[in-house]
Amino acid sequence: MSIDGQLPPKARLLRAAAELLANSGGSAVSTRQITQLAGVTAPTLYHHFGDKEGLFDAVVAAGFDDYVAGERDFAPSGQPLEDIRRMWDNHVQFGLKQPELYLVMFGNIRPESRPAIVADAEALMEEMLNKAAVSGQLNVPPKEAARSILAANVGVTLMLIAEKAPARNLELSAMTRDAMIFAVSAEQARSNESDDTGKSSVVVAAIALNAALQASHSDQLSSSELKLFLEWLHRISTSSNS
Amino acid sequence: MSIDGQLPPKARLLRAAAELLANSGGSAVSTRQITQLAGVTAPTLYHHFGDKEGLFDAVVAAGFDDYVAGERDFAPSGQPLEDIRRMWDNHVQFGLKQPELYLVMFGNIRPESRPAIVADAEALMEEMLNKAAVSGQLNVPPKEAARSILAANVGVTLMLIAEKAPARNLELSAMTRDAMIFAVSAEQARSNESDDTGKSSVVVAAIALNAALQASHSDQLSSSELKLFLEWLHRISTSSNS
DNA sequence: CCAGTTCATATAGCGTTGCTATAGGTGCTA
DNA sequence: TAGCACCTATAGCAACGCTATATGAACTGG
Repeated sequence: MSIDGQLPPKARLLRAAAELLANSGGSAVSTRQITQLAGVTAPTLYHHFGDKEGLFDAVVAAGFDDYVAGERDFAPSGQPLEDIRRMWDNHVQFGLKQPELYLVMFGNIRPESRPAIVADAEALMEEMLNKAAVSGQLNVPPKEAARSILAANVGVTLMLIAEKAPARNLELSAMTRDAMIFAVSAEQARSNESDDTGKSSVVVAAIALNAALQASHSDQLSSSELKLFLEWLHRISTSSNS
Repeated sequence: MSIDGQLPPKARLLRAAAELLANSGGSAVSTRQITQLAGVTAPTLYHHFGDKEGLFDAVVAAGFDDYVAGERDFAPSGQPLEDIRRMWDNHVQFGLKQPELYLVMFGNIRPESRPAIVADAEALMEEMLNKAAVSGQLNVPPKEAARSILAANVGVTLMLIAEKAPARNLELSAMTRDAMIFAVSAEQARSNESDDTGKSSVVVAAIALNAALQASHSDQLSSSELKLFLEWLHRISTSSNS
């Protein structure tokens, strides 16, 4: 059995690796399996991809395109926080639909080495959170919010993948998701406003202004002024609130 | 160099494996390295531990004792939710102090196979949450709460481990922790009365920030900084630019 | 139309991995 | 002292990631 379309060997290697990975059930996939299924010998693999990790990176890159497509393909609802919610669900669905690929993407953790894909996913979420920040719905700087939400999102997805399929309880995901979104949303700040000096609304406004200024370069301030202004904004918006 | 105490070979293997693992920096540790450092040959390892995974399980079991000790050793504060908070922090600290061991314990995820240690950690947290539930401080069944919190806890810890040590920001942990604990606590004073216009622009945000800053003086900026800051805010907020 | 160059694939094999079939030594009990 | 578990060592297998080297194919300049 081999993948003998008229595709070039490089594409056959990619396809073979993806297929074997998807059916590996979590156990390792050897280069010999891949090259045999692709109908190719070892040096071809290393010629095109450098090493095994390079090949898997390429598979992951293709998988990430699917991931991004899923994260973007729904129409923005006009309610950024609702979009974040769907982003979370889409992330979990992606992980459960292709667990092995997901594990290569997000489960292959090593100390002090951050996979590029995590940064990409984080940027994607930060981008979405920026919209929420601009409309004053965020309690926390988008960057920190994105990191925090993504960390919880990955944690939940990994936990679900580790469970046996019939026992996977998506309530775990929904509950954690809502907890995280509520925590970064400005709703919470409002509910706490009674016993507060009102500083939290300062923070929310500062975060919104910060996001908006960076999105559309204002010509009201010179570049040097803007730089200093943004630095102060950052100090305000990262100050503790609550 | 070898571990040549008068310890029996089994203990020497355990010690050698733990030491090599701790210094591996995330890369794989071979049985040959371990047996050589222990001053023993291969069959000895397999006689005592069955296979490599068995040896690592034994190392993990020892590490888990440390983990449990850390999770239990603080006196119960009488405020169960506060204890959960410290449990979370202790979990993160454990992960950051021994990243490689932590990765073997919690980062070695495979589809449909739940490591026993995760169940143990979950039981530990559920036990603590039970106390909160008894005193009516819980919004959610302890079991679900434990799963959810642990998932987020692991997610955050993995994310922090993946970062370069100097860049690790524990705010990420604190924020996620509080979000999760608040979400399962009964103290939620929900106010779903947010009817935001969602139309905030730079100008609107600047006006809001301006007003808020004057109402309650922020201590993030010096008075001279604040004066200039407010002047710039005025320039922005009086512009007709969106 | 051919020589030269570059790209792509194959043959064969190196060093390392986890693991084991087999045998030998050691100490206890009968 | 004989027998018997228990423990450890010698030697080596199959599979792994990877590569030095060689061969073929396709394009390019003269």
